[in-house]
Amino acid sequence: MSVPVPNPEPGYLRGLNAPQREAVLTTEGPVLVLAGAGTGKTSALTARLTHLVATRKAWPSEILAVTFTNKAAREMQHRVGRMIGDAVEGMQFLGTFHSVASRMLRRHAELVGLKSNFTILDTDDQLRLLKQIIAAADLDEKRLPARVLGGLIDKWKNRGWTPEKLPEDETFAFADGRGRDLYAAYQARLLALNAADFGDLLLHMLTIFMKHPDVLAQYQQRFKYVLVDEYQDTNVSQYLWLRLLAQERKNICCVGDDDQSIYSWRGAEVANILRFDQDFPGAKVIRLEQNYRSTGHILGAAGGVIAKNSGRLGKELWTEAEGGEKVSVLGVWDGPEEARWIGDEIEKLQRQGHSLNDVAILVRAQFQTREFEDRFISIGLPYKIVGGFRFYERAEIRDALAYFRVVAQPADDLAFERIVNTPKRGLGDKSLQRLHSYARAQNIALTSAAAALTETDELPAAARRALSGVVQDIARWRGQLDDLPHAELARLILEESGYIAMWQADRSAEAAGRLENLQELTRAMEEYENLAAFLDHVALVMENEQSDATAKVTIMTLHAAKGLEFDNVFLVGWEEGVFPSQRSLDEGGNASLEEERRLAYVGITRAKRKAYILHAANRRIYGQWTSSIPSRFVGELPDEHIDVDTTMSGGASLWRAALSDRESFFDVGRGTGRGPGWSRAAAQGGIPKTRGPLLEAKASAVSVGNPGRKDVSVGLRVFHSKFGYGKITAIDGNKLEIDFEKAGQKRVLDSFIELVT
DNA sequence: GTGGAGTTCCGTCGT
DNA sequence: GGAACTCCAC
Repeated sequence: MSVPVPNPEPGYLRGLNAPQREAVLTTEGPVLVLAGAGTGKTSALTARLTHLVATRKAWPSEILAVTFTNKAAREMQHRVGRMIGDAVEGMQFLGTFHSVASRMLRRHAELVGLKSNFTILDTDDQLRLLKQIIAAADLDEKRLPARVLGGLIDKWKNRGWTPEKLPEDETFAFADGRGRDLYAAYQARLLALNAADFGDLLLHMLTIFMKHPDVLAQYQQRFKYVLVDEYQDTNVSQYLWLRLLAQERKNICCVGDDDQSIYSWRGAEVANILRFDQDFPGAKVIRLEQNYRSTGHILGAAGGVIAKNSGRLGKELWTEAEGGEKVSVLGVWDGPEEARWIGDEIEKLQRQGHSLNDVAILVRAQFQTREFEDRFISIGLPYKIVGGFRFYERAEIRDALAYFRVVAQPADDLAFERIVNTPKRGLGDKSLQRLHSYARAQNIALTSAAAALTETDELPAAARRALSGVVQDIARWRGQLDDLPHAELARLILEESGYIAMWQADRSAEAAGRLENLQELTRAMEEYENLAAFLDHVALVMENEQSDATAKVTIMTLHAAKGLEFDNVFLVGWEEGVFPSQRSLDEGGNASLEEERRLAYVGITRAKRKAYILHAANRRIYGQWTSSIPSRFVGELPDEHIDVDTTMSGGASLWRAALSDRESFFDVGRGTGRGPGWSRAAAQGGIPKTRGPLLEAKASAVSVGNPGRKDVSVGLRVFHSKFGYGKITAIDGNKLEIDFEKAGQKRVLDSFIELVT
């Protein structure tokens, strides 16, 4: 059915709808693209980049394109690469805010007193440094914790405030007005260490742009086009940075969705997107509203919830897709039942041919994941938990990196401190204190101080010998920097330092995994040009890409789910106090409630085919059984898009009773978050205090018809990837009763354990 | 200096 | 309920 076109349009426009095309073709002047969830934002963005290059409006190197996450940057790079081929390599300024800013800062580092090989510190380093600063200022670290100061400094940097620019009242936010001094002291220490934290990457560039107009002009000239993804997540300093860079040519295109702004607690300013047309007069606003992801019922449910928010720029998602299932809303008795029901439902989906990869469980807070983890382990349902521990935050990785940093960057005191007594060498606080005061007195780096100190007899003989060993090791490794390939040197360091041996000697559950991680680390290093390049990568690209062929259910927070999509999505814990989070409401009142509501909107719109929303009547929070009432967001779901049900006897009517109960409860006065709703409903309608027999029967379904493996017997020692080492105490079909050394008694499926010989 | 016992506090998380 | 941190005895 192809109609001949006189001027065949370029491939990158194919398949785009009218507003998407407009977003691609409106290259000149400021443009704000309001892209609702699932409206083909990334397609439009990549087409726009392709268009700019393909029509020779700019060379790849003349485009600034920033995202927040490495993942988004990588995807954009990948998709543009498919369109324009190798030319994408020329897009040196396509990346995250931080990677682009750090690339710039390395060029101009000396303008703010850094050297171009500065170290990028992460939160952990930052915290340890702050602890030292607080101690040095003779303040009580108990009453004035480093993390509080760290949080403040982050906030200040996010707002573009250097110590000099810090408003007077802000300095009183910490230690009776010493906030500014401590902030300044911290900045001075960073310079002395030739280090920058994440906030500095942008803030230093802002300082440079303002103090050195020639540098700014150079970049303004260079960047013919500026493109920003997830604009609703930008903070003030990112906003200022962008505005300075785009001021000259004004060809700035910001893409975002005010309804998906869920990071205000991290410094994001929705105001940035709301006042875009004031910042850039004459800005063209383009709305992407046609959704290609979800069914009408899912969009209807999400739209009904978000409509309750005020101050929106306004968008209405629609879809051409017809039919689909309504959103299931289900009330259950308690947390364990929620997990049990979902496990059963997922197995049902699996039997219908859905891959586990197409299933996600979205929680409000990390603690909610445990219930599912426990359940899925016991029924043998493969799952992965996204978030939580990241690869580069693991202790063993950080230790290893500290070793490498000490070798590569002589002034890196923080790294030195981390490894000087890891593995244990008998160098305790006292020796370290001597070392510190010596370094401070001489005004030299710790490694140099350590070398000098071992020449004196200030330290006890044992400590002196230990320290001297470390110093010699480091000196030797530094000497090998240019002779050995860096990955090989890394392995040598881990071996000679005794670090590998330390974990080999460790019999805990994690030790084997840690050793694997270390291997993975040194293997990954091979892909980088040199040690410095690798360390830079690690500092900026904190991520854990585990590619595993087995299909798994994804369990993650609503925040982590933004930008992703799944066929089947379970939204769990929709109870007052959990979601919306009580803590959030207490802190931020109505603004926070609206942010929680946006989170609900983000959650529902992740689903392509089917969304489930669950709420439990009882939940154990911090070891305390709490009865809870359904989230107000449940009541905001439009009736015509949902199916309501409950697993408790009495059916949906009982659930409705509880919901209307909720309303009266809130009229009386809200705030405790643990209302009498369900217990009152129980009193009225008689919710069974025990779980229904139906569900109990299902729980043991796994062992039916499965004889279990033959190689296990009572008394055998086994290893489990989560619980560690243990001994089998009983066998029940394919289920084993195991007494774990650390985790205690557990019932697990035999396929999850390995025999230890 | 290290390990065991007592205590505290618990959110969402990218770079 | 439990990780993570602190304090004290060896």
